[in-house]
Amino acid sequence: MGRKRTKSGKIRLAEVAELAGVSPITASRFFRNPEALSVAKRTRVESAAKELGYVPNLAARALASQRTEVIGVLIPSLTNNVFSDVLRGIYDASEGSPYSIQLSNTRYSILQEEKLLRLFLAQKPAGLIVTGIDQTAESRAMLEAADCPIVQIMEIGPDPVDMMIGFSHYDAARAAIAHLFAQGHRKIGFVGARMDPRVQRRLDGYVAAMKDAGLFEQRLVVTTSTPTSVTLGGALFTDLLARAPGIDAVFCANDDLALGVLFECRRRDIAVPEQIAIVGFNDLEFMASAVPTLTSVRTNRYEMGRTSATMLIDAIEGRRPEQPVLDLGFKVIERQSSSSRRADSKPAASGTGAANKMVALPSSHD
Amino acid sequence: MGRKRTKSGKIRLAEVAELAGVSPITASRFFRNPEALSVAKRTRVESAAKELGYVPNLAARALASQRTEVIGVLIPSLTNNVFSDVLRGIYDASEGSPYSIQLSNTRYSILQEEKLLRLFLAQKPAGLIVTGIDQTAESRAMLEAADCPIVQIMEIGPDPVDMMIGFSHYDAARAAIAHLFAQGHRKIGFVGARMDPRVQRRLDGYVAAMKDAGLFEQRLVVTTSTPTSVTLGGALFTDLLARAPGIDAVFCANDDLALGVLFECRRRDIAVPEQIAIVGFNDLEFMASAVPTLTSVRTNRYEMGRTSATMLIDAIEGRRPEQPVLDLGFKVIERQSSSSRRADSKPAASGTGAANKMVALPSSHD
DNA sequence: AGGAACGTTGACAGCGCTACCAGCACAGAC
DNA sequence: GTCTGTGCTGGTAGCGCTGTCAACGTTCCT
Repeated sequence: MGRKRTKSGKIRLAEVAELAGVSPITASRFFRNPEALSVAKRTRVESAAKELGYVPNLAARALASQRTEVIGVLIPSLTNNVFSDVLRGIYDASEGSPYSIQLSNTRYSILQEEKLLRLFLAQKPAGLIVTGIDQTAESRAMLEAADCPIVQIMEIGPDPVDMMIGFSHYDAARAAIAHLFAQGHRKIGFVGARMDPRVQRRLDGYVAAMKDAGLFEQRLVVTTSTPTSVTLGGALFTDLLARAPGIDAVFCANDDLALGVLFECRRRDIAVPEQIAIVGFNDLEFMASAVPTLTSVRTNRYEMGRTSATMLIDAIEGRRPEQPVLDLGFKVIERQSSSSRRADSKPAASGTGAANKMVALPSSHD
Repeated sequence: MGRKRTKSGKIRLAEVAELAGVSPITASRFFRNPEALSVAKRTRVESAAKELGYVPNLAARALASQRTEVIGVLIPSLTNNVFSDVLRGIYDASEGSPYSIQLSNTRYSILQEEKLLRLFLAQKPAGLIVTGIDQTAESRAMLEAADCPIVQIMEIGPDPVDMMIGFSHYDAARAAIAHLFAQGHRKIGFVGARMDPRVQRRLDGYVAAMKDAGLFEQRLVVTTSTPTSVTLGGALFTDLLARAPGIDAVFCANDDLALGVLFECRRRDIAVPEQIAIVGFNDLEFMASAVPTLTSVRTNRYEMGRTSATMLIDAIEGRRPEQPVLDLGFKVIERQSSSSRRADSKPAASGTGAANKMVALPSSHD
């Protein structure tokens, strides 16, 4: 045996075919579409492959077939907890499929995104997952010309390139503010960092809600383009207090900021929620554990990642979804930090697609 | 022009060569080793490539050259903040290099790791980054037989497969306990979750330090194999209080647990640090922002990722490091939660390799 | 002047796999 | 009995690139 192994000592398809007593092409078919073989040959090839420990050479396959089994994923950040949940969903969904994930970080730059897109597309990926709906015109054109399925994640918009899965950050922010209104709060500040397009839309939702109630004032809004952090939450809140001393609530564009605000309140002996209510965004795990527990807008990040990869793989394999745009909704999780009744964890408003699409976050975070 | 483009409309190397008036092999060399060409041909090929917008076909290259430009990365978790920092470092270091990162999640299972390793190795990666030093015998054998550079990250041990970069979790835990001793604490509890090998070694360090001082008691240790979380920190601390009511300090195996303990203290009106001191591990960003600020053991996660990828790429390209094992050290960051003097943020003990190797964490977390 | 040494270039032959098409056997329709 | 269709199988011919080695021209030495 092994008389004509490749130099690297690897077993090739030809060896498997020889052992199984079939032609190489038949063996090849076994790995791509076993049903096309007669049962007899199928079992022969199967056992031959197992006996030799055959592993297909993906480079050769890609070259010959003119396509790859790579799913490209473009996300703006690796640090942000939000994306690590999404990623976990994507990786989980890709497991057991032949597709492998190729991840790249756009660092919140749509120019960087365009560059990476060009790179990805040149390698003919099987599918693509991109973040958000704010691509450059050039990127947009490339995406539309790409001959592979594409999913846009994190938010939904009117004009999907192909498929889209997310929720309305605008509506979610409005729901958070509506919740605060319902609790009797009127002077509600906004604290935001990074100000990427999705945070911007949360701000837009906040502004609209406040304007509708005739309560909007520019000085209630404090933002920065700096990356978010807990410490930054405290600093922005300090700014906000200086600009608008009379506020009775703060809506934070994410949970890290909210935790920073909570700590800053503690430092200043401001009672939460009696003097100032706090609402965060994303509902990270620690929000339910803080003292007081912190209200937040729950978003289905893991589910978003998982579903996007599942939809993408289905589309790659020809099973197009009946609905290309999926709204995963959100849910305002009311906790002590914004409850005038000091009740713990009672659900309030839910987002559009939410009511029945709402799924539990996975209990095991590994 | 374009009279013999490939069906897919892609530009091939041959077209570039033709336009430049050189042979394909010369054009090929331009992309791999430009110095080998005369300046005249170099510029000719360069402008031809640019004019045609040529992008090399990686599958063909991989097939012909019998190697890939893929760096495999095996980490146990995508959720854990610790790994997202490491990953960011790895991705940052790989940027601008021809190597692309192929990430896989072992889910803290060494059997899963073995399976993934087999998969990776079959594709002949350019290099490999694996987490920790606790591989199965089979994995170990595969790693040793692999003909590519390998870096083990997160910790250091006596017997590297190839290169190794990390720090001693055992020493770091001992340093944390020494710090608590110095502050006058004696009855120090240990709270740990997940209990992966690195957490286990932190526990070992704690036990050794306590035994050396004649203070060890089994009931001071509360652990679980459950994945870590802030909420879990509170729950484990509650257990600890029930088992050992008289404790005056808690060493937490990570910062999430420490935050949970802090919140639980708040809930129970236990004064920190007056009644109970708290020390965490990793020094995540929020530790400096909590009230009171939380002492932690700083570890150089981003640096670890970045350096490991840099070392790996250097090794791939034939530049072997003079020292294959790199101890990145640690540093106990003393803050209010463990300071009898209630001082803020004064450095205490540093780990072995730390003193001069210590580098600042990147200020911009994006 | 001859030749060695060097730097540069190109021809050839695959890398391992799959697309394409042809061929064969057999079943059912007429 | 012929024809068409279906299911399975195999041969041929690349996919686009690079390893190897030989050949070329030039320079520098003896």
